[in-house]
Amino acid sequence: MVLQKRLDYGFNGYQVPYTPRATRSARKRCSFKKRAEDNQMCAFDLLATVAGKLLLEKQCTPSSSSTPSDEDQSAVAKEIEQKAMQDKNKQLKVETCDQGSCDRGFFVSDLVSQAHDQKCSLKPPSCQQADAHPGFASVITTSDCSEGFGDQKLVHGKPKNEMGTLASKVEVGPSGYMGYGNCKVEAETNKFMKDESHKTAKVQLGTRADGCSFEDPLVWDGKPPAVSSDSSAKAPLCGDHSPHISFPASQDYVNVVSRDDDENSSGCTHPNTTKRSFRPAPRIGDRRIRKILASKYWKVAPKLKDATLSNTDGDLKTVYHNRNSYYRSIRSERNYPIKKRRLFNCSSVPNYDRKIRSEGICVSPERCINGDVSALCAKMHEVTGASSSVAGSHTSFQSRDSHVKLRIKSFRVPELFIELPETATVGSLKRRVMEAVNAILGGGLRVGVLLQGKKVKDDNKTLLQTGISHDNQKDVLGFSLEPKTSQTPPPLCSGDSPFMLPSNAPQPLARYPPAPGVVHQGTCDAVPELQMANAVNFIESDHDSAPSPTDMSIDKSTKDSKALVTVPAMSVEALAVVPVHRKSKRSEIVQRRIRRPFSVAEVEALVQAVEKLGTGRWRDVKLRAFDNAKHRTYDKWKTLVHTARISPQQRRGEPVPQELLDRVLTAHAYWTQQQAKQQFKQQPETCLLL
DNA sequence: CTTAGGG
DNA sequence: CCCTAAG
Repeated sequence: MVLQKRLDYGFNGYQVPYTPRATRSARKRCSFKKRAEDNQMCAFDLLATVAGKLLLEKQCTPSSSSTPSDEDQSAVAKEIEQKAMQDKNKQLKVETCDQGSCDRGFFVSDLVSQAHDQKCSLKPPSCQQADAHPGFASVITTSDCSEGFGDQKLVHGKPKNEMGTLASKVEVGPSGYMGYGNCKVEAETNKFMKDESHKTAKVQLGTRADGCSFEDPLVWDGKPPAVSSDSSAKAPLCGDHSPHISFPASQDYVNVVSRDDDENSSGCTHPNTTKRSFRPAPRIGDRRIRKILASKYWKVAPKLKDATLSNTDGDLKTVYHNRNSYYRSIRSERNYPIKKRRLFNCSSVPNYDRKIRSEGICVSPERCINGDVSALCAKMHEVTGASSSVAGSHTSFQSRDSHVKLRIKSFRVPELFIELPETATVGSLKRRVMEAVNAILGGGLRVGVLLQGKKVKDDNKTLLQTGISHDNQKDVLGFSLEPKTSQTPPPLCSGDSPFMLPSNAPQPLARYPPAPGVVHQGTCDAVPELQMANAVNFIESDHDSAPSPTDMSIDKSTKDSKALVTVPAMSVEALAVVPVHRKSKRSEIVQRRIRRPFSVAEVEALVQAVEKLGTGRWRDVKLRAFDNAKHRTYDKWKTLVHTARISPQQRRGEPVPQELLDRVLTAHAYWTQQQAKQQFKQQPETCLLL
């Protein structure tokens, strides 16, 4: 399995390898967008980068990197420098932080370099004003909040510089939003910081706190005081509100990221955390932030510019105002989405990830564009793969405006059948399970997207085109883990994944449901139940559609495969299908029929039945092959015959093993011949009779 | 209602 | 998968 370190963002709950895409707005605004893309930074990285840049730029960059070409910039740089001078300590800290905290120390340097580059590439300051960004915040904060800083200093007991650093960090991270918040909230914020820089982070971030220790206060979101208080109070609870995005300074970033990873790996999420995280996000996320997130951070550079520019003058005021307005707007926005968010939150996605994800993806729904959506799709796929190790999955789907929010709570581990002698040791059992799991995961998994039970096979379709962009999809969207390899152990079923049903196991072998716990750990409060329910529902819904596993098991081959460690069997296909909500049932009813693709196992059964019974007795064939499946018709046979006749390249959908197709042709030819013979016989008879 | 065939 | 026709 490959866990990606940066999960960055995810959709609701996944770790997704970041694929940089810029929102339209981003593109428009930023000329360097391309650059950003090239860099392909993850959201976190971007954020961090931005923050780093801001900091760096303020202090260092100006002189070193400033792109001389623009006078304005140089002027800005001067200002920045001045500021930097004022906050020498800040600079120091920043650097220190970077180094100390982390892995990403290099990151900083990268950022810097990037920043420089960006600067170079940056357009004249004027362009970015509107968007002005994080840099602004920092700037603003600095100037406006000088007092506040002082307080902070006192509080912390650390030198001003440090405080300043923090502040700056905060500001930066939030994309400036923080700065705003700081100004207002300074006192409160300071308190938090004083008491526990880390804790503060918690309070603000909430989410973070749970999963991880925040080493750096940086993360703090620039909440307005009121908010902060709320968050603190609510912190423990799941935050249903807006995501809190904290932009950490680079360090925080790192931490966060790692956490995500951890969480992901563990598969657990702390609801509380998540919620919190959400809240903050909005605040923090100014438009700018959102943009950043949405754009995936490319815009950072512009921000820097903006920041610089803003710094220059009275711009600060303007900026400040803008922020306020931003803030308000944000707030209002928040309210609107709360429901959705709640849903979102409810989902079991790992909190931490959520934050980030939410940030990355959702933060700026507005900004998200179709393009992003498609990106999301891609991400989703990727994500699934990443999280495949975990078992059952649940997805909550949300869409707002043009974005699609997805959260996969977890993937369910496919059932594993393991047989061990009673005398086997627990250790051997563990190893066995491990082997089985590794076999499944190691084989390579691919993610299947199910919409209303239908597999979405065209990867090139956009979410919008697929119909995933609507809220109503929420209940119908599912993900499945499937073996990449077309290896199809004969009978075990797939797509419909009858395996999921516990009741199905007719097999004598002892079953060791692989760490069932894995699946749900992360869920939020209610979530776990939901998941379970979902799973159940899913199964149920599937049940009618899916061939009864029992039948499947009847097959010799099936048994055999199961007899083994059965890993392969498991891998056969959809390890786990995702969830259909209860509503899905309704929707099913409402929506007519849902497509129920034949699994390889079903095909196998069908072929076997036809081989034995022939093509003229569909009823018997169906009963034999699909047992309870009312919906299964001989249509599949027609399709199979057709499929077998066409070239593999022309085939679509779930790949059917060539071996089966060969059998299909053989059986079809045979029975066709038989029918012909019968007719031939009959005719003569009739003739004779006549 | 079951088969078949076409769309 | 839907619709329809033939048995």
